[in-house]
Amino acid sequence: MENRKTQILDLTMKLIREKGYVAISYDDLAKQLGVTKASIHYHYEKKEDLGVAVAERLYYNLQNLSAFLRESSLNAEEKLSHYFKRKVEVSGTGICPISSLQADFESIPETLRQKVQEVSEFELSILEEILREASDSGIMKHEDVESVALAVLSCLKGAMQYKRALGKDVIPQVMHTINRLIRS
Amino acid sequence: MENRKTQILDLTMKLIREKGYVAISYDDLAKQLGVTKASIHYHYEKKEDLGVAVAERLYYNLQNLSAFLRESSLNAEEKLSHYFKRKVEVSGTGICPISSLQADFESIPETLRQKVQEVSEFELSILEEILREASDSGIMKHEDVESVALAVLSCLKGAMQYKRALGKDVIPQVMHTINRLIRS
DNA sequence: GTCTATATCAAGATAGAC
DNA sequence: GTCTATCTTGATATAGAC
Repeated sequence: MENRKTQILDLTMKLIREKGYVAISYDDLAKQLGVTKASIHYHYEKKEDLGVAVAERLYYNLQNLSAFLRESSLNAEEKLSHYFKRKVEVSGTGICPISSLQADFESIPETLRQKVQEVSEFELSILEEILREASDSGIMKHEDVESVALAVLSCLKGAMQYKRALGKDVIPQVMHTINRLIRS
Repeated sequence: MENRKTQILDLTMKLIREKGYVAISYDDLAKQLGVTKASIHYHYEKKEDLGVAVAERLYYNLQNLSAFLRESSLNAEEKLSHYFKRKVEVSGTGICPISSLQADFESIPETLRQKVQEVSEFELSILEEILREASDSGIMKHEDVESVALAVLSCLKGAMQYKRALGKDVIPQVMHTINRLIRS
């Protein structure tokens, strides 16, 4: 069943956002899906394979986002708000899946580390492209697009971790500050 | 030996910054310290106790920072740069210990979660106090001290995660952007 | 493709000798 | 306060039946 494989990946994505790669076990997955561990090993022989599949799915999702933005007729302002909306939605009740993997960076297999780096860079580059457009159209005053992209994404991801630890939805406040930053 | 207990805590602090709470094992600690697991269990019966001790140490360090700043004759500008310098130094080659625990939030024991929340709030409150002073002395234009503190710390912590995942020291860039944010 | 069963290993934890 | 030894549990992983 190709669907089961997708189901496993979906659940893993969710658990990455909630608990992190290291804390996930095949037993977790099996119980929550109502199958056996062996069945999951059939689809993803090693945990590392599952981790890599997660990273590849994240990359794929970013490709879709990138293509959507490029083909859209949205202006820079609208692209920015679409981008941020997506980032917040994707994390759901947990944290950003990419920063979850970043936080576990020293504890994940080397192949996965590579993928996490690539995904991190790609996500940044998409924001940089929007910011460049925003800069051209005068929405953004500052010229150092790379630094602003880095600061903005760091900020948003950090805020998601705070949201959970403080038990308080700090995202609106922080998004407001981010918007000020971009426009200053 | 009271010293051994401190040694264990020191090493755990380091490993929290590098690998995270979940990924740390008593075997890790024992091997790196050249003692047995049983010996570590003597000082910290359960892993949870060790985690709580880490959080309490973090809280204690923040109390020292807070007291130092309050008793110092530094101006707001100097306090800010002292505060940031400390945050960056403390993380060493890893990430911020507080955000490491935040990232593992769903996987840590309830008692530790409580402590992590308290430490997170305390760290924020120290920055808020400095920002209030900066606001009073006209260094900082914006009035929403709470939101700026949240955004700034989120940003700095997020950046440390990026630093490791990108294999690139993005801290100077991000600090520059943070400074712009505060002064805008 | 999923199951039962099992191997293997590491983890957290405890008992009791020194 | 540290050790050896052991327990228990949970984790990753594999073999082979259905």
